[in-house]
Amino acid sequence: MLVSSKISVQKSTRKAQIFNASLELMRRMGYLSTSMRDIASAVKMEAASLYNHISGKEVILSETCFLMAEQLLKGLAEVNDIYFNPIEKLSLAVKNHVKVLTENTHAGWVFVHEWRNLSEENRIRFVALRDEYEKGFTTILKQGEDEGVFQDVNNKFAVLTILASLNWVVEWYKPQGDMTPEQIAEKLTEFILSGLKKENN
Amino acid sequence: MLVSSKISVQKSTRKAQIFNASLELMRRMGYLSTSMRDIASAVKMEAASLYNHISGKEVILSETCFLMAEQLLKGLAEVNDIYFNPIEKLSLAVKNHVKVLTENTHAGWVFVHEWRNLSEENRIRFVALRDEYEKGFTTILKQGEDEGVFQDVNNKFAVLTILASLNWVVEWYKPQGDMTPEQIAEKLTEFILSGLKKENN
DNA sequence: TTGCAATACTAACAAATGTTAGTTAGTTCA
DNA sequence: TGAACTAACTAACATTTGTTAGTATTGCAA
Repeated sequence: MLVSSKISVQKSTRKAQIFNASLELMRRMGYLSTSMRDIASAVKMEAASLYNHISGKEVILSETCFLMAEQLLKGLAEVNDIYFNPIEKLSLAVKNHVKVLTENTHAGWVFVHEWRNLSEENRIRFVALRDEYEKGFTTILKQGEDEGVFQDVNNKFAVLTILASLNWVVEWYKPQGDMTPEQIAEKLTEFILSGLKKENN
Repeated sequence: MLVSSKISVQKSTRKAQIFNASLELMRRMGYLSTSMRDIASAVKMEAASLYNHISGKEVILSETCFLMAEQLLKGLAEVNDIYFNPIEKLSLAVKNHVKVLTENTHAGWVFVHEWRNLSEENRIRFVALRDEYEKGFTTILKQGEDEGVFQDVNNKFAVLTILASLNWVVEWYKPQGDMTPEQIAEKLTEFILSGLKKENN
């Protein structure tokens, strides 16, 4: 296992209940449209009582975003440290990405969609992490190019396109669906590497 | 030209000014965080005066979303009607998609990101159009498979992944950037068809 | 010039929001 | 027992929000 999950393995503390309920609500209605009163009523308390457990609405968003970012970065770092073959690296990076996003589907969705609503300070920190993550992918592509395994593409363009397809997983992945995260990762890797044309192997 | 633009070729009526200012603000701050007072001050009037020109905040969002959807669908329909070769079809569908999204960058962004904030009634209508659009792409892929040009992939999966990469264009496209919409479309088509591996043609 | 339609304004509303203050009940533990 | 802590409550706050009502001004058509 590349990365350990903190969000999905929560003790059932009141704080954890609040987080879980919040993330579910935010996935359904969006961060801004989810009020503290909505959250409170989901965990059967008054809005004011939430402040005995969390310091404000934004920490739900920020803790989620930064935890996910941390997991993604950690996984990518491990991949970039350990394995040599660029194809293998890319494949493992994709697997890690899908794994992290699907481990807690609500958190994954909120992470992908709602980071824009972070306070300015947090947003700046977050974007820095995102840039770092993108750089990790760029490194893999560059290595692939240098070794003559990958086409000579516009790296920035390619990385963004790849990450776009990876992130879209949060849109339609269902734990009870007909594809496991591993299968999804495999299909995505295949798509990224070989595209649609049949002549390709 | 496959599709004519309505949003980008606006007469400078007061309503058009309001729409333009709104879309720019909404791209920067999001739909929900953009208040009528923000919009009003951007066009130098009072919030209440906006109602002489538009019936409410949501019409800005809904008109934008449905206009974009209409343009996308129209372009796709033309492609599916006229051309025969699936590869050519896909390539033209991609080109149309990128074209529509980049013609008015703010509208494109709002369309991709904010449709979730439509009223329930509009959201249902919108999702129906989106499903129809996805079906158009599925048809192309299926044809490619039947003719032995495309790999035998999970079509639903492939279409969603493809559209994800196409939509991500709104994230980073800049009219003054170093790639034209046509070049972007070309690169995307290449990526979708052939992937990253070098052995592919 | 008169009159009307278009467009702007001021004022205000009712609702919703995140959060704070102050209080109370229950539990833990010395 | 009693002190300290935890976690719930009620009440209220200051803002912000989209929108409406009513009124003034403007500019064009008759």
